[in-house]
Amino acid sequence: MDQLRFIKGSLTPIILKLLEDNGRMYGYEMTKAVRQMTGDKIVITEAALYPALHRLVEEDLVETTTEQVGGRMRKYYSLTRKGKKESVIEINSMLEAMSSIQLLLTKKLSHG
Amino acid sequence: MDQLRFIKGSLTPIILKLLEDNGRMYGYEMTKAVRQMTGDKIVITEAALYPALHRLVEEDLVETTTEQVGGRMRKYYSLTRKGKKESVIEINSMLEAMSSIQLLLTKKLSHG
DNA sequence: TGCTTATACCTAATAAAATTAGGCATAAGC
DNA sequence: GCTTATGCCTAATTTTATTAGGTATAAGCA
Repeated sequence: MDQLRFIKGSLTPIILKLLEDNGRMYGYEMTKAVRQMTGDKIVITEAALYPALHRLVEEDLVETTTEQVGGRMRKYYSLTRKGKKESVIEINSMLEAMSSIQLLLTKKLSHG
Repeated sequence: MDQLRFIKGSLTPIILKLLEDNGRMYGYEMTKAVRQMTGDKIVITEAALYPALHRLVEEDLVETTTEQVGGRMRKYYSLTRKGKKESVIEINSMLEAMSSIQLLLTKKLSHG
C-alpha cells in the first residue's frame, strides 16, 4: 500500500472541509489529520499546504489567529463568513466533477 | 446545467480510457465523444488535448497513424503495447485517488 | 455565390498549482 | 548529545491547463 497520486485541485476543498468540520486547525495538524484519516494514502505536504492556506487568506475565505502553545507559536486557520458559504460550493463542485470523471473512467466509452 | 470544473490530472487517464475502449481515435473525435458522453459537463479543449497527446507519444504510450479522409488529414492515436499496460495502472490509480478524496470530502473529518 | 458552421490539426504565452529541496527554531524521546 | 517530532515557512522548478489565437477543407444554407 503505497501513497496514492495526489489529485491536483483537491487541496483547497480538502482544507475547506477540514475547517468546516473542526472550526479551526493549524497547518501541521491538517497534514497529520489527513495522513491519519486516509492511512497515509493521501499525504498533504507542507510545501503545498502553506501556499494554499495563504491563498485562501488572500481571498478572504480563511482567517488566522496566532497563539503561543508551549514554547512554540501556532497559527490557527478558520473559515470566514464568506469562506463558510464558498466551502459548500467548492466541495460540492469538486465532488460532482469527480463523479463525472469516475463515470468516464468506469463505463465503456464506445463511440461510433 | 453549466460546465463542471475540470479536474487537473484527469486528462491523461481519460485519453487512455478512450483509446483502451475504442482502439483508435483522432483528437477532434475525443473532444466530441467526451462532450457527448457527459452531456457537456466535461469539456476537453483542444488546447489541452493536443499537448497531452503529444506527451503520450513522447512517452511511448501512444502512437499515431495518419490517414486522408475526404479532403482532410486525420491523425489517429492508439495505445502502444506499453501504453496498454500503463493505462490500466494509470486509470486505477486515478480512480483510487478519487475515492479517497471523495471519502475525505464526504465524511466528518473530526480530529482531536 | 457568399457567409457561417463544422471538421481537423496545431502553437505560443500565460497562469495556476503542485513538487523538489530546502531553511529555521523549539521540544521531546532515548 | 543525537534524533525525531512539532511547527512555521520560502524559492526555484516543473507540470498541466487556460487563454487566445492560427491554418485549412468541407458542408449547410440563404
